[in-house]
Amino acid sequence: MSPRVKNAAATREAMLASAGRRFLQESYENVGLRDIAGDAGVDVALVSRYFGSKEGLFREVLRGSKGEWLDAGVTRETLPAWLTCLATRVHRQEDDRQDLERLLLILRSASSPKAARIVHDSFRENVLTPVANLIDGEDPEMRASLALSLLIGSTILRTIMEVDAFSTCDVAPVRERMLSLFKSALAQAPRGEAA
Amino acid sequence: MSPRVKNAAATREAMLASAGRRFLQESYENVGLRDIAGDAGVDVALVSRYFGSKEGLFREVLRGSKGEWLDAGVTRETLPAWLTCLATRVHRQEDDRQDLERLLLILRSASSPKAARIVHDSFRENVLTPVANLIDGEDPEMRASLALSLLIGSTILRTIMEVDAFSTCDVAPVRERMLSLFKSALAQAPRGEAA
DNA sequence: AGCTCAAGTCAACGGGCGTGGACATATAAA
DNA sequence: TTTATATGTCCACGCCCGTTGACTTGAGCT
Repeated sequence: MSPRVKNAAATREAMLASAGRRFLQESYENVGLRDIAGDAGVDVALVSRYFGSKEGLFREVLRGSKGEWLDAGVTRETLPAWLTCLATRVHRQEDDRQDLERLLLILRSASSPKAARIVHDSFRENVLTPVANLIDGEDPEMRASLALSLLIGSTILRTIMEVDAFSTCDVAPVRERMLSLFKSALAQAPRGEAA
Repeated sequence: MSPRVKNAAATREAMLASAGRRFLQESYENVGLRDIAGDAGVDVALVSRYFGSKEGLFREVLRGSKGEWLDAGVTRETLPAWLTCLATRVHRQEDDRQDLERLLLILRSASSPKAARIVHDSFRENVLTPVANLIDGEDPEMRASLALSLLIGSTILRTIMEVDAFSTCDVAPVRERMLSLFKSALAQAPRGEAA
């Protein structure tokens, strides 16, 4: 019945897009190739043809928005504010920015055996290392991990655990506390009181 | 072939135990009832018989170690140190204490649709609310969420993402920074400098 | 126009899953 | 010893999954 127009590149993009949307809302295991193909208006078999396997498709999705993290002119000084912005943003499926989507994509499938290696690598390469490279001083990876722990935790709490104790009260004080926490997490001195 | 001795209570406990072990290492979706039953040396069908369904079994596992969180004489004053201890403990599958196991159990299956509601409820009831009740002042749930974000994030980073930047350098400074972060996350004043 | 090959569809496979009903057996009562 | 019931096993069903190979059809070239 009415086979779609034949455009390999467009079809590939469509599948990549629908896959991204699906993987953003459910974990690797819980997304079926038939769902993805259905969203793209394409047959399932094309996944194997274009991406080799489900893992290949997932890997490609993660590589897709590569390098968009931290590239938007974030400096060592604006990093805490930027992290605070990410951690406290209200995200209704629509107005998400790429940065949050990327992180959520990674977190959603973090504990899926088949996707584990891909997720780990993508996290190190696209999230942890960029942040660690941005800050300087000693133990940059440790301080980056500290700050990212807070970001990851709050993201999980709000989106996955559906606990939004941050939205029930005023946003301003929450943002203030967050900012303070990120600053001291990233600071060099143990009890740093930056800015 | 050689049917096991008949002891309903013991069998139930055995299944509960092996289920707990499995769910601790893989997410809800990735653990099969046949694995659990196999570990317990029992047939799969007994899961349905004793727990009704896989969801029922999972729910029972989460209810199992109920109330062990925070009950070990943790007070408002010792809370930050306790959280620091949890967040920086080296956990080799063996020496895990119940508290960490419980949290990890929840986090592992956090993004499994079938287990979502169970996980959310268990988290609120057994983790968030106890902490919020322990601290006092205004917006206790918000401050508890802040601190738990850090704990959750660091736990995920270390166990699921397999990023242990905390272990590569000296433990002491990490613990010091953690303690400081937990304190100011739980403090009443935005820039609290407790103790 | 006719030809050709990429692009897309279709049907089926092998496998794992959770679940339920029919059957076997050890234990405890009579 | 016989009987009854809780306890455990076996088997198969139905479903969904990722993957594959054979087939069909569109687009582009000559």
